[in-house]
Amino acid sequence: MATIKDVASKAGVAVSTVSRVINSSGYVGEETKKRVLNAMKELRFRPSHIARGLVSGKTYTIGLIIPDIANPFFPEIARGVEDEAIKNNFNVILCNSDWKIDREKMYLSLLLEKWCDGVIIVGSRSEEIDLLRTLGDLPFVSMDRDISSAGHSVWVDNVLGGYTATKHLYSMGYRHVIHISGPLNAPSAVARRKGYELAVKEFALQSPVVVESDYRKSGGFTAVMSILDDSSKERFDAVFAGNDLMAIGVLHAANDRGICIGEELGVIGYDGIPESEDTFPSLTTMFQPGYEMGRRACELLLSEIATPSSRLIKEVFKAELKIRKSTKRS
Amino acid sequence: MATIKDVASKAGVAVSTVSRVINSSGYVGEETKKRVLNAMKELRFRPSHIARGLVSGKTYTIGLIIPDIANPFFPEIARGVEDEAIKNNFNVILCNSDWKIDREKMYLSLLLEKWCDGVIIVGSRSEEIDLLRTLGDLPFVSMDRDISSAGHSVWVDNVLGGYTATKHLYSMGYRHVIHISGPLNAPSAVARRKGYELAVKEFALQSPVVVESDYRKSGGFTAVMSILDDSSKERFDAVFAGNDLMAIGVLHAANDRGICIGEELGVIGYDGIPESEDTFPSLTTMFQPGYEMGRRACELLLSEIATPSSRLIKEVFKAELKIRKSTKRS
DNA sequence: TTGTACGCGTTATCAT
DNA sequence: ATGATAACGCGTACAA
Repeated sequence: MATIKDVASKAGVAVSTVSRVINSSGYVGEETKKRVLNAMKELRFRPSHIARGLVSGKTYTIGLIIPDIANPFFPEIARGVEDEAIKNNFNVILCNSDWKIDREKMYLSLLLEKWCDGVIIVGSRSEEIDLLRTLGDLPFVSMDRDISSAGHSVWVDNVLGGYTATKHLYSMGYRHVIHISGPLNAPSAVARRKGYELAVKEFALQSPVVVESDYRKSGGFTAVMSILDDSSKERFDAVFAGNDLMAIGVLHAANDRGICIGEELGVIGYDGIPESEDTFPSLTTMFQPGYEMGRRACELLLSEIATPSSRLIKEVFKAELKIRKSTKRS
Repeated sequence: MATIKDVASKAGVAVSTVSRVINSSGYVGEETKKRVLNAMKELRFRPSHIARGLVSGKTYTIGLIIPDIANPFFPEIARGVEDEAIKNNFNVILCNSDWKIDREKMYLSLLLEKWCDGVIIVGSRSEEIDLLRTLGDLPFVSMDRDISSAGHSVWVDNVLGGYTATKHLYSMGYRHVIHISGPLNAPSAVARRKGYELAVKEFALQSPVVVESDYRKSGGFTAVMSILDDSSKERFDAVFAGNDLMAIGVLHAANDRGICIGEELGVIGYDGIPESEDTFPSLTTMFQPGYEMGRRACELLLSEIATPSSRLIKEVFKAELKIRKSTKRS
């Protein structure tokens, strides 16, 4: 790789002159400029961001720590983040934490050592205090988590979402709504459950029935199956699943048992992953605008990087009810 | 951020001693070592990968250029790449090219300037010669593309896959198989079509019928609809879609028209995205082991980075036929 | 066993 | 308008 020095000697000027040409800072004579530009072309010169970074302390790189890019809700977020980043000449380092606290920490260390300019953390389950300790004063934005005492945050109102989902089921005529929740160490799962409970108290005489699961298809499947098989459990005619993946598991279970979804059993999910349109029957869900959330989170992060501010922004999105066939009685 | 200098003065030693402790290279007295370690803790010292990189020329970062992380086949690959990378202390920079040649080029430039140690390029549509020109001697692995005169490559045998898919349809009793292909500037689409044509020639009297589309749900949908509406077109009783997304579009179209999939119309897709299990009816497809392919591509890249070799490895995976309900007559 | 000094590629400050 | 040089944080010969 050709360096600025090579360019300088080839053009017969000093490195500082070349630097001025590259950054178009300071005075450079027309003639000299041409010579330098030519030398750059011929040597296929590329300025080193590494050396630049060492001087400036900026790397134009941010970290994105998400639980699992292979989990269908996250690619949308990642895409939103990356689009906004590249628009501003930033790159994104992808980190999959698997919801593991120590993996999060490990990635944070690496990102810190690589002097990345900021981090977006999605769905962290770490203690906030621990996060802040290792982050130091690195700009960051947290997503999918309702609280944050430092750094901006972007989330959807999951209590409202859970409430809306449950309310929708009652409004469609279902009377015994159970909830299959995500793992209750996930803030989002806790919030959605809370929304569910609120709605149950408001609209029904039943008491809340919550089964904790794992946000996965298989989890939704077995959760429903076990309730179906346990005759001691109450009857139910609708389920609010904590996310779409589990809802799809529920769909499978019901199909296997010959239960007619919609008619006999109402099912609503959460997330609005693309797949929810293509299930049988199509899945009613609470759509989260993942792309836009990711984009916005990145926007906030970049503005924080550009000009640190003391004001904390908490951006709250609303999940949007998408009514489809899994909650319709024909 | 504390530097190696700060640690040195705090511990009352020279920077080189600290450096030796960090890298456990060279001799360091037990007592000194302890003092240095303590100083590091107290100062929360983190070695700068940037400075290291400038010296060593290595950044422990690779680039992953894929068309679109939000497209359901790619997250699996990305996850495989990232898992293998982090296992070796490498980070992955995520780049979405949208199949655009100039975006690929732009990302390559950035990655080059950031001195990343290597690149994995998935589904590139650039001219090979152009790629090689801008890549220079940067180690790289190309995926999902059948040829490569420099750098390793990982792909699935799409001709075989297309052949197998088509053959399966005939073996299930369908007689008029049409093909909805991906965009024919995509090498994968061309190869799959070729496999289709081979099978048609071998197993049927009909001539091949190919409709070019765009690898998207809506593309599959409209492609089928237009054929259905065009009475001049031949009749068909099965379709091999170039990927699962388009196959899902076909499913929707057939459902809309009241065509019984499986019975009246056989449908097979390609990719084996998670969603293909949950459609109605479940989608027969050619499964590509995305995770494993990504993992392997990264493995190849890292070994190339560690010890450059002249030997070019071409790793060919096979797509696996997953028989489900969309190709079954009951 | 430990310290000194140079170099990595670049920017920025100061002279010229 | 241009050139010389220190500095960024670290690794590494080489000297002590």
